[in-house]
Amino acid sequence: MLDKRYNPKDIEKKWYDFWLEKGYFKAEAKSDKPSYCIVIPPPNVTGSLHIGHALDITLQDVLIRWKRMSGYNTLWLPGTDHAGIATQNVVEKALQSQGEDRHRLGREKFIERVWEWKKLYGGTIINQLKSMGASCDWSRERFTLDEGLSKAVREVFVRLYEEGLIYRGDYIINWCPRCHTALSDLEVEHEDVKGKLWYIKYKFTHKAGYITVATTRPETYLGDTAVAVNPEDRRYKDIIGKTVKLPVLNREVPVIADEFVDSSFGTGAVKVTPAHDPNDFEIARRHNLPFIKIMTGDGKMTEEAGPYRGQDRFVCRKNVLNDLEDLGHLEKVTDHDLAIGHCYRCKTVIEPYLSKQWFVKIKPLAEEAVKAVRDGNVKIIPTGWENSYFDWMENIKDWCISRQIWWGHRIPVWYCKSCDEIIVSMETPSACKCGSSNLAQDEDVLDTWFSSALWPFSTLGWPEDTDELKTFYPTSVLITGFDILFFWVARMIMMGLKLMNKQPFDHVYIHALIRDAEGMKMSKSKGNVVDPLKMTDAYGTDAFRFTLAAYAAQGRDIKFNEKRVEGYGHFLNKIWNVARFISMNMKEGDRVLSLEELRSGDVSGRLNLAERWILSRLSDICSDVNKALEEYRFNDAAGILYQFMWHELCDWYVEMIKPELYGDNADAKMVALSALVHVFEAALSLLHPVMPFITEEIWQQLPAKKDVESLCVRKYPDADTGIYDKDAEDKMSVIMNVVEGIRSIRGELNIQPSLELKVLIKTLDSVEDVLKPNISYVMKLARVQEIQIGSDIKLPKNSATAIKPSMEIYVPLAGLIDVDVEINRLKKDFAKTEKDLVFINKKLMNEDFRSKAPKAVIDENQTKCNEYKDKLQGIQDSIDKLKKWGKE
RNA sequence: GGGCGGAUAGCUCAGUUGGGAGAGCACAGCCCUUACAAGGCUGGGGUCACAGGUUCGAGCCCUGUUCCGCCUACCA
Repeated sequence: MLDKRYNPKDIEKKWYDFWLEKGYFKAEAKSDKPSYCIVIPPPNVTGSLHIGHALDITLQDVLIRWKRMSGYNTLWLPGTDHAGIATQNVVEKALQSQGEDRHRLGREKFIERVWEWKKLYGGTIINQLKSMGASCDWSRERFTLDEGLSKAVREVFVRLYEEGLIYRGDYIINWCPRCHTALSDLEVEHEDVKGKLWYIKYKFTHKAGYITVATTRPETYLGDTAVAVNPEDRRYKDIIGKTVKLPVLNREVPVIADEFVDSSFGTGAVKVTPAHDPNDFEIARRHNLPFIKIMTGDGKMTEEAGPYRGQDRFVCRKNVLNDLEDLGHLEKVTDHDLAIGHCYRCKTVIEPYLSKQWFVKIKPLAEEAVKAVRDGNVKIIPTGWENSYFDWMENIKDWCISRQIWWGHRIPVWYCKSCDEIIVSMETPSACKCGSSNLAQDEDVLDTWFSSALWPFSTLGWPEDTDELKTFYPTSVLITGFDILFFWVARMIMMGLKLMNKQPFDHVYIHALIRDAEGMKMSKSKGNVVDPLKMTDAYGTDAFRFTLAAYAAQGRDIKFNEKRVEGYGHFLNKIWNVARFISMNMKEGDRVLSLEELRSGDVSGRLNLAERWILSRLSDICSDVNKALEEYRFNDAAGILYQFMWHELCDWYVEMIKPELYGDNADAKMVALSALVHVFEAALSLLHPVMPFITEEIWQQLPAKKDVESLCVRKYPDADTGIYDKDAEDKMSVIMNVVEGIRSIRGELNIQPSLELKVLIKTLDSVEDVLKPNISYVMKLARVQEIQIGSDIKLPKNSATAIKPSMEIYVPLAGLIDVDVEINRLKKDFAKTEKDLVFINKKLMNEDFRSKAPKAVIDENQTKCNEYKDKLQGIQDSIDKLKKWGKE
């Protein structure tokens, strides 16, 4: 017997260990079964589970468990990402608190320290995934710095280099002065700020007067090597080719003409700082201007900055402005909105910085990746994201992949110190072709996302030709948030196509971002983060998972509200209790008929309407749930199951069969119980992918015979699990109408629930034929003591009336209620129905409607119209009679 | 600057090809009916942001407006 209450804590670990022990999560490298594979978006190895992971994990686990139960050879491949900058930052901070410093430690020692850190904390997030119930194949867990994956990285680098798709050069890149590394364009977060535009006067050298330039970064004027104007700009025609003098430094720079300059902005004259601005860099290349670096990698001013050398860039700005002001070189200052780039890891203001870096020539890769989506080889769901994808891909710029940090895949390039030869190689070379062995490896490591881009095939063993690759590549679907669509998804598609000649996955399901209940982005600094572990602690993992699935409607952010988890906790309790109910009414060893027996000739005739109906409904929802999952409508799947389990199975079916269960007709009891067990087991199976723990616990405890060892590997129900039976559903809706009609009278007229009523139903013979054999349901569910049915029933004196399609239900209430109350109730219903009738009549009278609308729609409206008319007539009769009796 | 999404019951949201709007929670009334008060039954509650248009018919399609949110971008 189950405990009175469901206690998640006790059972979750038990079952997870059981599943692991049985090896259910293990994929077969070769199999006759169709394969289904998801690679996990690898969380940062130093991270801990946040609610976004929880959603991601839940959806993936739902799909994997569903497919596993549906007979697929499923592989959910887990792992973690070394997260170069983030991890290095974390370890550096830890070192700092111990009074250490990575530079003092040296590269090798430092990396050892990071590995130690990884050993200590790398398991945290993996254990948290397990606590969420994730059915990953842990025997295949990968880490981006594993030997195999590192080999893949080198292989890709060498291949792309040899094809000319990877190159090295001096360009302006995004530099984080805090992390001391280059970043790709994507790793810069732009924030809109209200800034200033400073107007600086540069004096002419050939005559009196000056030209004014406008800038948002006045300190960079120290590195100016020109002033540019648009060649068409009449104002400046005469001074093109002349020179101006930079204030303080007194350096002379030329005025040049370049199309890039927009005459309508600012003064139409632009200061050109080639080493500190990407546009200026391009201008400088066109005009052969010198590049003057005025800043170091720390964001401090260099020798070139003259009197400002050694100053921090922001201090320098202040000083420069003061000096310009004092010298009369500051013409004016205006407000100006601009977007300032920040490092996505440490939020430091990014500096455009000239340096030698490695790049991936990305256009050729992007073109193929665009094609794959356009041709439908990769399907992005919801499709709305395709636009963003195309937009980004079509305007893509070369990808800076070198990082000046230590934690990551070291770039497989060696420089010969004797002859300047560059050696790019899989293996560490021992000597240059010039004979020298004086080689030095490139100091930099690769962008973390370079290795993540290979994840779908590097984890399956590439570049080796493995069975896993043959079986599982391309993978089935990738589940992730839109925030890494470009960072990761797009790059995986490019790399997959390039190196595997096939897309890495058939589908990409992009899920929403989770916000707090007010719609604000969750962040540690705002203090509004919801800790998933607190949710699972308070309500159980299953309630939390169900909530996330129920929230996961496509194309909308999730405003997470804990109340909803609480609500679904109630749902678990409901399921728990119906399980208890079954246990109470069933003994171990009681005979339970299988579906085959239930539908076989000698039993099916003994099925009551209740059984036929619930089996039919099961059939309906089985196909609905499978379809919803097929289309990634997780919220619909959850909603359908919630509705079915609670409101159809518990509220109706269980209540309908209580007389059989409590009665002494053993055969009837067996039939009812068999259907109940069958439907309940099917419902548990359907729910299992969403709430694996409670369903397993309940199912294991059911006194019914088990067909398999675990729900985990039980066949996922399909439409065949039930018996579709339209006749039963139609008949049941008649019964429900009667019951609801009577309950409605009880409820609205405040009749004691304990009072057993007498009821009369005036109806057609055909409906009578439905009601008569099933009248016991009505009597039980509506608490009716005596019932009369017929086409010639008359409204008894002082009765309440409920009108339903083809039925008038009378409940004599002499002495129980105030006649006026009932009249008012009827009048309300009358008014409502009348409104409906007027509307529908107007429609039906419309010639255009009659001639242009489809026949089915017209018929439907006509039927409704007749129903309304009948109903009004019935209500009016009742009102008239009540009034008449009132006067007597 | 460009692009995308959202606005539906008090709250959070569903609403598949256009055929008079649904759920959960919250609220109100009645019930401790032997699975469940974390429950049962009943009920109230909506000009589907605004203005036009297409259509016999619009929450849904088209145009415009307002207000939110997001992505993206080298106007110094």
